[in-house]
Amino acid sequence: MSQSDRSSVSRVRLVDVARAAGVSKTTVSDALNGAGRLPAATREHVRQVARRLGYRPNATARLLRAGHTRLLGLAAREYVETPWVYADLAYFGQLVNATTRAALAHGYGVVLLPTSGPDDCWLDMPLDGVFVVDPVAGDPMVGDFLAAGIPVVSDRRALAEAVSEAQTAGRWVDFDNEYAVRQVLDHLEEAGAERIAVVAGATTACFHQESVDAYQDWCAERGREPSIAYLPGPGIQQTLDAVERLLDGPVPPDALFTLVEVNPPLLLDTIRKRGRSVPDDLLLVCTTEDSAALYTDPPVSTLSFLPGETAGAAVELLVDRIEGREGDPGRLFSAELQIRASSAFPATA
Amino acid sequence: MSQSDRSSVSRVRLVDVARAAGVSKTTVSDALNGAGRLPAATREHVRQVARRLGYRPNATARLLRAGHTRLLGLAAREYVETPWVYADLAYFGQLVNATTRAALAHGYGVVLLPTSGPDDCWLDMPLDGVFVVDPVAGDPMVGDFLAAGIPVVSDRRALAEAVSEAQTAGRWVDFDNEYAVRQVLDHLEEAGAERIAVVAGATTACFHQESVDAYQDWCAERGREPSIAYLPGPGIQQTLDAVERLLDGPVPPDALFTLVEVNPPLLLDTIRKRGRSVPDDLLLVCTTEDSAALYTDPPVSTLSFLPGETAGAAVELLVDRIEGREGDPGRLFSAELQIRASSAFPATA
DNA sequence: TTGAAAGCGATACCAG
DNA sequence: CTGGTATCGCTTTCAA
Repeated sequence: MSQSDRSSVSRVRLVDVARAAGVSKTTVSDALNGAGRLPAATREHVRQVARRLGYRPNATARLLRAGHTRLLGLAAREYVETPWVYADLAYFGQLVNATTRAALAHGYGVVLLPTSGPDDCWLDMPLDGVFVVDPVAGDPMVGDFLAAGIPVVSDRRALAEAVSEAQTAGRWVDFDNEYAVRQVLDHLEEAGAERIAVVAGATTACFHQESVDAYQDWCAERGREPSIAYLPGPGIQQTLDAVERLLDGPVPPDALFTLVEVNPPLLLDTIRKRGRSVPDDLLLVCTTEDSAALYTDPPVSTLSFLPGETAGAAVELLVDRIEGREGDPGRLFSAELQIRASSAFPATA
Repeated sequence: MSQSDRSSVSRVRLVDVARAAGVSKTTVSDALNGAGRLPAATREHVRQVARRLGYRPNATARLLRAGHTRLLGLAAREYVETPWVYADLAYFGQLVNATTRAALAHGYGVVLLPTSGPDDCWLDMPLDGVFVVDPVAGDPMVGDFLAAGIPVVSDRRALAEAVSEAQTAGRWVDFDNEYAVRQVLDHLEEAGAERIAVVAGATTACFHQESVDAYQDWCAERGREPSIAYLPGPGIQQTLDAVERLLDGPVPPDALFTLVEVNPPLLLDTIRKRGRSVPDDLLLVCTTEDSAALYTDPPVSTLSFLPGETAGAAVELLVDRIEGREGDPGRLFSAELQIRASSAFPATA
C-alpha cells in the first residue's frame, strides 16, 4: 500500500524472479544471459518465469557492474550562451546525425550535453567519453572531463589549454583552416576575382578567427584591401543584410566568400535582387552543408566541413581510447572545396 | 602493474579520498555534497584532499543509488530502415533541439536512440523515460519500453496498440491531422483555388496517411478529383521532380499543398521555371519548419508542426509521469497554418 | 549443477 | 559531530 501508489508496482528485480522460480540469483542471471552451463530445462523454466513476471534487468545496475556506460557525450560549444541553437545550422544537424550513427555502429549511444548550466553539471551524466565540437577558449567543459579522467575528443587548442591529463585521455580532430581558406581564395583568384569580400561570424569559434587571419594574410601578400562583414550572430536576415551592405558598399566585390552558414537559394535571390548575376558578375563560394546548394541555378560552390567523416573519426578515436586500444593522437582534416558553377567561370566575362 | 596499462591510473574513488584525508566515506560524501553538519575545518580539509587527488564521483554509482538516471530517450521512427536520417529534415532537427532544451530545463539529458539494431538493444540504456516520435504501426520500441515499465510518450495509436501497461506508463502527444489538412484546404479554396494538388510521402508516418485520407474526403465532399503525387522517400530532387510532373500534368493545379518537407526557395524556383507565378498563378502552402519560408519572395505559407511546443509538452508529460505527479493523459495539437503571401491572394486574378 | 557471498561506488540511516 | 553498515540491482568468483 505504501509504495503501490508511486509507480503502479515497483519494478520486478532479479531476486524476485529467483524467488518465484525457486532458484538463486546466479542461476537466473546465467539463464537469461546464456552464461554458465545449466540444464536446458532449468534455463527454460527461469526464462518462462522471467517473462511471466515481465522482468527487465536494471540498466544502471548492470552498467555499474560492467564499469562502463557505452554512452558518449556530444556538445557543440560555438554559441555557448544560448543553449543548443544548432537548429538552423545544417552543419550541427548533420554532425549530430553522423555522430549518432557512428556511435551506434560501435555500440554506443549519444547524449546531447548542455552547453551551460549549474557549474559542472555535465559531470553528473554517466559518460564513457565526450566529443566537444567548437570548444571556446579555455573551455571549462573540456577541462572538467579531462580532470575527471573521462576521454575527450576536441581540437588541439582545447587540449593544449587543458592540463597534462590531456596527453593520456585527450584526442583531437582538427581542421587546417588556413589551408582551406587559401584554397578557396586561390580558386577565386584563378577564376578572375580581384576584390574578394568575406562574411564572417563574430563568434569565438576557432574557424572564424583563423579564417579571417588567413584571409587578411592572403590579402596582405597581394597588397589588397580586405573586405570583411562581421555578423553578431546566426540568423538568416542578418546574413542577407550583411551581404547587401557588402554589395552596395563603396567598392563592390567581384567575389563573395561566406564563412557563416547561409541558405544558398536565399543568398542567390538576394544577390540577384541587387542586380548582380552569379557567376558572370559575382563569383560565389559558401561555407555550408546545406544540400540545397546543389540544386540552385547556378549550383553553388561550397566549402564543406565533412561532418560525416569528422564525426566518424572522432567517434573512432574516442572508442579506441575508451576501450584501451592504442591509436593516433588525432586526425587533421581540411574542409573540402566543392567547385560548382557559381565560381567556375571568369568573373570578368 | 596489472591495471596501470589500461587507463593510466584507475580513477580515484570515494574511499581513496577518505583514506587520504583520514576520515570515513560518509564524512567525505557529506563534505562534498554540503550535507550533514560538519565543522567547517573538516569540510574544507576534505575538499582540499579531494581536489588534490582529482576526485570525481562516479555518476553511474550515484545514479544507481538515486534510483533514476535523469536521462530521456528520443527516437524518430518515421524512416526506421535507415538509422537516423533526420539530417535534411528541418522538422527533426528542431524537434531534437527543442526536446533537448526542454529536457535540460527539467534537469534531464537526452539520449538519441537507435531506430534499429539487435533485438531490444535500446533497453540496455539507462533511461527514465522515452519520447518516440512518429512510431511505426505496432511499434516494438514502444511496446518494449512499456513492458519494461519505462514511461513512454508517443501518439495515441502507438499506445493503444501496446498492452495494458500503456495506461499506467504511457502518455501521448498527438495531432489532429484531419483538422489541419482541412484548414489548409479551406483556406486555399477561400483564396480561390479550384484544383488543389498535394505532394505526399509514401511513408508509414501517421501524418501522411491521415492527411491523404482527409484530402480525399474533402475532395469527395465537393465532387472534385484528387491529385496526389507520392514520393518514395525524402530527397530534394525527388520532391522537385514530383512538383514538375504535377505542374506539367494534363490538368495543371491552381494550388499546391506539400505534405513533405521541402526547401521553400528551391520549390519557388522550380515553380517559376515552369512558367508559373506565385501567388497570382498558383497558390502555395508547404508543410515545413524551414525558416527560409519567411524570407522568400513571396514569403511562403507554411503548415508547422510546432516542434518547440510539442517537444515541450512531451517532456513535461514524461517528467510528470517519471516523478510520480499526476497529470493529463496526453495533449492534442493541431499543426499551425501560417498564412503568408504565397497563398493570400485570389488565384484567379 | 547450484548457491552464497563479495564486490561495483556512492549515499543514508543510526548508533556511538 | 562522526563512522560503521546496509542498500541500490546486477554479475562473477568460488565453495559446496
